[in-house]
Amino acid sequence: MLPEHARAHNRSLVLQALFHQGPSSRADLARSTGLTRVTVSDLVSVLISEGLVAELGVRPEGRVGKPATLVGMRTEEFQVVAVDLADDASLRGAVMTLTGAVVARRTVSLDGRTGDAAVGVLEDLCRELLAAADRPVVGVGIGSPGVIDASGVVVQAPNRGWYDLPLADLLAERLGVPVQVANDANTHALGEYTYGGATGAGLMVVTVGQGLGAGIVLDGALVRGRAHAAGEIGHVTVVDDRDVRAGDPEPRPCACGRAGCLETLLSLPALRRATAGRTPQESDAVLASVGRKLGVALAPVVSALNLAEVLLSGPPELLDGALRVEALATLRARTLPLLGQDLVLRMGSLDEDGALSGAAALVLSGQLGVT
Amino acid sequence: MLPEHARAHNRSLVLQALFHQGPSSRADLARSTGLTRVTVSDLVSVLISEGLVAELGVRPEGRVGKPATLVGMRTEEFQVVAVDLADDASLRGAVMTLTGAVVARRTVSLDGRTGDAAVGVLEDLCRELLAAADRPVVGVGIGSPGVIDASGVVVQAPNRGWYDLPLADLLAERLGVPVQVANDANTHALGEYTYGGATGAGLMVVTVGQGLGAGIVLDGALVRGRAHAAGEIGHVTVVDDRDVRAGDPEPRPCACGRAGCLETLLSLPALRRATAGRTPQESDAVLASVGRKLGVALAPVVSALNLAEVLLSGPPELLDGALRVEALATLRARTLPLLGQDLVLRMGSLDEDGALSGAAALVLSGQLGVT
DNA sequence: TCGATTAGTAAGGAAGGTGTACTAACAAAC
DNA sequence: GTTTGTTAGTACACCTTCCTTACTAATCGA
Repeated sequence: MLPEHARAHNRSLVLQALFHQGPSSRADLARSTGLTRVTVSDLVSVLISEGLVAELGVRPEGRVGKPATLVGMRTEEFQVVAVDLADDASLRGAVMTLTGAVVARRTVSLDGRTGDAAVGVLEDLCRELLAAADRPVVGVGIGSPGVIDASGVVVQAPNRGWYDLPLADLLAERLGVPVQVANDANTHALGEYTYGGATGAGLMVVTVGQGLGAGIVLDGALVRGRAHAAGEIGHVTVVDDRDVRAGDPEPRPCACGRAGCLETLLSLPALRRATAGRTPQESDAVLASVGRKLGVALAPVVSALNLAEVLLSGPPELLDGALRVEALATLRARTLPLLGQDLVLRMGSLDEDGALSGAAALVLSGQLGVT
Repeated sequence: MLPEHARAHNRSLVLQALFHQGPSSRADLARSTGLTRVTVSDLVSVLISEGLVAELGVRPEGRVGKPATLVGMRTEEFQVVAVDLADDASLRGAVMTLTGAVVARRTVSLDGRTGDAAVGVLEDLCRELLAAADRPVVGVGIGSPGVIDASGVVVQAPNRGWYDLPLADLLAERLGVPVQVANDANTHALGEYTYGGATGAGLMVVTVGQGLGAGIVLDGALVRGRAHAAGEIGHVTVVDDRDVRAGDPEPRPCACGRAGCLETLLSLPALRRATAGRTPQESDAVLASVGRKLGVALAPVVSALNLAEVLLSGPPELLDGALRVEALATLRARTLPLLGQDLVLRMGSLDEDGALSGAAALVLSGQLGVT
């Protein structure tokens, strides 16, 4: 650990405080970071010279003493490019401000391209978005399905035909801009933490889309796992022979080659198939049974990690009803009351752009140290 | 972050390298820590002046260049006091060297005392052990059941009658020695990581004793959880009405007030009761069924965290047979092959003194930054 | 014997943060 | 109106920490 690392850390501390608390005086920042006013002044002057921070004038409230000069992060004067690769058919991208507001959108079709051709499509989309930005771009953030390591190498993403592809380095070189890549469900969790106001003390975000994924944030940091595959809960078995004997329908075969995986019940295709043509009552019963399976599967995770919040991300009409209620009831019933009673199970705060916000959060985290 | 924090970090880096790699030259340390030889020399000279490190003479092997002077951590010249409070009837303590070798033991009976009286018994035991040490004592480490926060406050330990008790600070003041306190299952995990050679990239240690506990180490650090209750997997429900319909015996009532908790099947009393008077074949069948329940409960945790190792701690005659085999088979069958195939499920490397080693590891971690 | 290589140290410098002391600006009390 | 107390921000000297560079020491191999 070098002095410059400490410096970078303190710089992030200041930026983080400004990002989450909004405009503050240097003295406020000194109090909330634990640094001295002198050090904060120095850091702020550097940040101002870089354009990341600006003085906003004197604080209006009349308190005793010299009135404070507010400084704020210029979140609207910089932009990030965010790309969501979750969909198999098309790439969705956006230019966003640092607060996550969408400035411009682009969507391109993959037309079945994979491997290098898919990288080419992605690169073109990024170029188009970089050109669409009307402010300096801090970096490019990409949320992709698959297993991705901490340095942005796609270890495997079968649907894109990518294996051991150093996507972040490759795009950074071609685009001339910093690029961050991470698993889409993981970035989603980071997004809920950074933009959605979720706790960093024990957060799990369950993303229901074409498949089922999850991301976990503990102590403010993403959990990556031994093989960078943390969060892959879609293929936990939740229906087996014993469940059938107890009255469950036969387990459905799964794309992974097994049967009875959670993803065969809890994914958009599965939920739509299960509720299609049903009355609301019938649908609720089906959704409740899925919620129960989710609760059973999550109970050990909530217990082992003593999670504070579990968020669901996906269409509210499917998730935010009987499914969520039953999942929470099941979780409460199957965990130690101390653990379950204060647990929050709610819908994510980010809308359908959650994946993009997550990718943007990835850039904030990687380039500015702000989470 | 102050320069002195960076300094402390680098100091721990050097100690950690010496602890795990054994005697090394200053140049070796520079290479493995990433610091320069100059800085390492400086840090080593401080450590030598404190007596923690000593020069051991010239490295025997003849390589080109000036022969290296080996320096090593004086692990036998310092001791720690470790106490295990897992047992309801008595307190077990030991004086250990920094490598975890037991120098002296003491056990005292609680005789049913709780609350302040139990603290008194613990304090007396610590004094006795401190007196029994024949080398400078680095600190006192205590593994206790219950919920304990990061600063050593026992939030609740019902069996001892402790609630919001700042045990670490209290004993540190009375004994005049640094004191570290943590949950017994968590310290156990730390012990397996520090002394048992387990990975720090995703480790869970399941401790089977009077009850059932677990500790999780991710990225080299203990997971604490929102309410400091991480690892409390004993009261996850694993037998419910549906399981009964599928052929399971009726769920047993649990001390927590519910029924069908994992702890009602997987704990020493439960396992002894279930195997008492059975033939080996019958016992194995029972143990296998418990192993299956454990595997079902752990599958979501292994998947969500992408764990590398799960260790079992407890009597091998009960755990290291059908139970372990069936648990591993169940885990493999119920998780994504990518996650399950490389998963290791084995017995912990530490023997019956595992809890004490864990408490010692707590001191090493807290006082010297070595894990 | 001489060059190459490695270990370790000394000296100077750069970076980063603090402590102290100062000015500026305001509110409340007298 | 003046004084007193409080808060904000900055200037400057100092301390800590690490690095770079340059040096000595010790060994091997040609």
